[in-house]
Amino acid sequence: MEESKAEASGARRQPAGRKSQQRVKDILQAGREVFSEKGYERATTAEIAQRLGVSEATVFSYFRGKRELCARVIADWYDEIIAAIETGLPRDGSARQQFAFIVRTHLRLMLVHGTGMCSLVLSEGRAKHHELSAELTALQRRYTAPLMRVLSQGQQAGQIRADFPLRLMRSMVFGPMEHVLWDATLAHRTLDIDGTADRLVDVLWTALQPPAPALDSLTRLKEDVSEAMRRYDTATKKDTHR
Amino acid sequence: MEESKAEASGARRQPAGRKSQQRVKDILQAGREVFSEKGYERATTAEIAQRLGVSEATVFSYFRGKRELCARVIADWYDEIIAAIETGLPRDGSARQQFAFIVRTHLRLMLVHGTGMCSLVLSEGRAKHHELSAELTALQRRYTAPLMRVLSQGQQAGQIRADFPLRLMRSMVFGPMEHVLWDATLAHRTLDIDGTADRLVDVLWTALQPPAPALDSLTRLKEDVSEAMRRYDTATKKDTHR
Amino acid sequence: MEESKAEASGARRQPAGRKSQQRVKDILQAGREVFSEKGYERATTAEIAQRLGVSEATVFSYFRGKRELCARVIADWYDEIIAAIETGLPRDGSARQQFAFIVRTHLRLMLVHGTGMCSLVLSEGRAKHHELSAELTALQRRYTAPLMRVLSQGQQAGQIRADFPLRLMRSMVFGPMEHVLWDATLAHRTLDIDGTADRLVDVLWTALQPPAPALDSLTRLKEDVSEAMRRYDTATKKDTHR
Amino acid sequence: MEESKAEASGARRQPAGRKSQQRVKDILQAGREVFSEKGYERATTAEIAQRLGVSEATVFSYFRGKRELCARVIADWYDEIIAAIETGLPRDGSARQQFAFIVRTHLRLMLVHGTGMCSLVLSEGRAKHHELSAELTALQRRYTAPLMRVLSQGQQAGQIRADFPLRLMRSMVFGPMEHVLWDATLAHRTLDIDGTADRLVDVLWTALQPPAPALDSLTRLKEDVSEAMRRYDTATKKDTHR
DNA sequence: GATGAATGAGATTTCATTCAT
DNA sequence: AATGAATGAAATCTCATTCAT
Repeated sequence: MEESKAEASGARRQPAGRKSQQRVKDILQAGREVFSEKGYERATTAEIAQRLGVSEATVFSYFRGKRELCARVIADWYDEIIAAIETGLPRDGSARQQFAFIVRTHLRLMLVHGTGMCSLVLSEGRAKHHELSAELTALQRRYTAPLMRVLSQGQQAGQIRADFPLRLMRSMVFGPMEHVLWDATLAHRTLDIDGTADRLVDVLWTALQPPAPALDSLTRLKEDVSEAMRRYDTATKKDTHR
Repeated sequence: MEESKAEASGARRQPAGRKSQQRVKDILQAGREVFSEKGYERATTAEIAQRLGVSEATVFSYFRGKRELCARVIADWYDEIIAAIETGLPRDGSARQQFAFIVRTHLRLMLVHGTGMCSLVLSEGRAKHHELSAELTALQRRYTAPLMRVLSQGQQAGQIRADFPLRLMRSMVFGPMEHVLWDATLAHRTLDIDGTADRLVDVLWTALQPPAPALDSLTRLKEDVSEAMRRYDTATKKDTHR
Repeated sequence: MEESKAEASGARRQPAGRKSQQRVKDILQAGREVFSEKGYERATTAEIAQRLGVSEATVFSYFRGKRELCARVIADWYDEIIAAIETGLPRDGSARQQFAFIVRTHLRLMLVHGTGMCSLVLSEGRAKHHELSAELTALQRRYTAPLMRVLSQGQQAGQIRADFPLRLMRSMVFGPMEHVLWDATLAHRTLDIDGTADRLVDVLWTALQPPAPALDSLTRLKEDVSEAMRRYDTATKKDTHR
Repeated sequence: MEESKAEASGARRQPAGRKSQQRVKDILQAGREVFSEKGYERATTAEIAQRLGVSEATVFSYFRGKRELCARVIADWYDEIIAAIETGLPRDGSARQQFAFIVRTHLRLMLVHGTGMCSLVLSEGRAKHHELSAELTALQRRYTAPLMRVLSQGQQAGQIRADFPLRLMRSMVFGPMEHVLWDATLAHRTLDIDGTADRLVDVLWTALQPPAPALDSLTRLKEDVSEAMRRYDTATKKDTHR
């Protein structure tokens, strides 16, 4: 995945060698730092070069320009998150487990890279950078795809309310996460990621569920099930005693 | 309110006359437009002046610089929203009504001014503007105060779950709103404000309510069982197909 | 004429004032010098500014960029030559006189401004500068129009051979002039403009004439005419003696 | 001939091997293409190397720098034309035949290599390249030598007018050729080389011949008289119209 | 002998800001 | 009070050229 992108990039000189690939990585790393700290406009190629201890010209011989470097930085960040989600997603787990995994992973990865990347994506995504916006849109689709899938399947299984646009649900999920990160960054406070993730999952899952059915039919169900269990236990004990 | 800020601001020359006050307003208006359209960095003093049909120098005789002008623009925007909320809040209404009012008003005002102002605040708020950040923090506190009050009172009245940090609840409310706006802007689609507000209020209010304990755990039980059944069915089917 | 162009130019700030117009002229003058000495590529905005004793930024506030400045320089040069030709052309003179005027004037003006402008026009005209080439083509048409007119009329009057493409004739006229200038410049020798012009006109006019009619019919003509003259003289003398 | 130049050039490393000589040729070929397409300044060493599929560094190990490479490219071009002229010149033919050969051959060779080389020579020849200008001047002398010889011999044989500086005659010959090429290039039209050459030879040869004195003055006389008549007619007509 | 990699030295261009009038 | 004019400082980007491998 990394390699294919490296070739796709419009570096002035094709970075074939091993050393070259390392340079590309280094520059991307420095770029990610600077862009996410300063935002696209305030970031300067000079600073990116300086952090690496190379000349600006070096940066420009690996990337066509600031714009393209930033595009690659963003794309890589997306790729990482997408890969992490797609790799780790417990496909055999319950819908709730999958949902929880997505939320937790997002929150973690976003925090690892700071809110900088997040805001970078949002800010730069908004402007009309012709070359960029096409790619970004595609990435954003892949990026939210796992959540959308889980939500959609949940709807079909009746676990998630169907009287609600998916698009709005997505905002209900990503919105709070981003806001929580902003909040933490602005207030210079460290975030209890897992605790926050758990709470968010808890409350969001509840919110997304279909309106509760009547209490008594549930109670009846519970009683039926627990009676079934008890009978099963009884039977089992007998077996055990044998 | 306007006056107090005028004094606080570092206008170079005394904004005594009536005409002067109008100039200040005009510049702030033009500034708001340009800053929210372009963002802080991409906005230029030249364009702000040009939209007003005055010279750049004029802008600089009313404001110490671009930075300060932007600060005032942001502050005014906050003031307006805060005023709108505080004025219109149905203090005698139910907690849910107050909550609904806050959400709806926010969504409306944010959309009226475009997401530009919103993103401007977020982006510029993040950077370390020594002079600015103090003011901004204060504004943000006043800005979210009404919501915080409603939530807090709701908790005391038992209408809102108490096992949840207020700060997180705030993110649960503001986060989706901002995300919805971003989404609409990015996708170039017009937003059904009131419909969206209603749905958000509906689902958020439900989510923030204290769980009816019995109901909650029952629901959870039912869900677990039915998911178990489904998995069993799936497994069985696979076997059947063999 | 100068004024209309000044308005048409894309200066960043509209140069309304008198001082501004002078600056525009100054910059154009400096630009003409530098561009014609160094050619487009080797000329730098820094040098243009430096010769005027202003900062580079000043140049850029009167012209959108190097490209545009150069376009204006070229356009002005063309305008001057065109104006000089059109103003001074002896429209009531013989075809040969008009031809001579055009050649002499061109040679003079080209030399006054050095071959730099000439080569600038040729070199830069060749490349595909979208914005420029349209204008340049139009200018070049106006520039060669007087000569073409004279040649065309000469053909109709039978003074200039008609079995020869006009386009090629134009090359026959302008080609040697440019070459002579190159030659002089390269050899660092001062040119005897008027002598050269006379000689060129002489030989070119001969070359462009229709192939000579038979010698004897001309001789017969001469004899007829001279006899007519003689008769006239005789008659006149009689009158004089009265 | 090739070898003598190879030694004269400042190749960094000894171009001893056969392979090396091929490299030099390849680079010169690529250089000629790029320089003539783009001109000296806009040509880049990167592109020259790229067209050959070698690294820039390779180019620099065969030539001291861009400047020197360009000098060699120009020198080679001159050499080719000079050789073609000197080889093919019909020394036993008439003066007119020799003249025609020179014109035709020049036109052909110039067109073969595009006007690029031609303009390259002119543009770059003008600037003050200390190292280059000496060589170039010598080349230019050899380049025009055949024509000069023919003209000079023609003068002595009475076939070409002697009342005319040779230098100017040279401009009369080369000037139109270059102009015709420019014209064709600028107008993106393909040139009928042989037709144009024939016409040029025709008209130029006539022009360069010594005036048949009687014929010449007679022609002039006739012309003057007929023009006088025409003017009279015109004047009369005006009167008539009143 | 060839080259991958790096870079110094510019060039163009932008823009907030100042100041005399 | 308003502004025309000027500019310092910086940012992006280009390219010929060098050198270790």
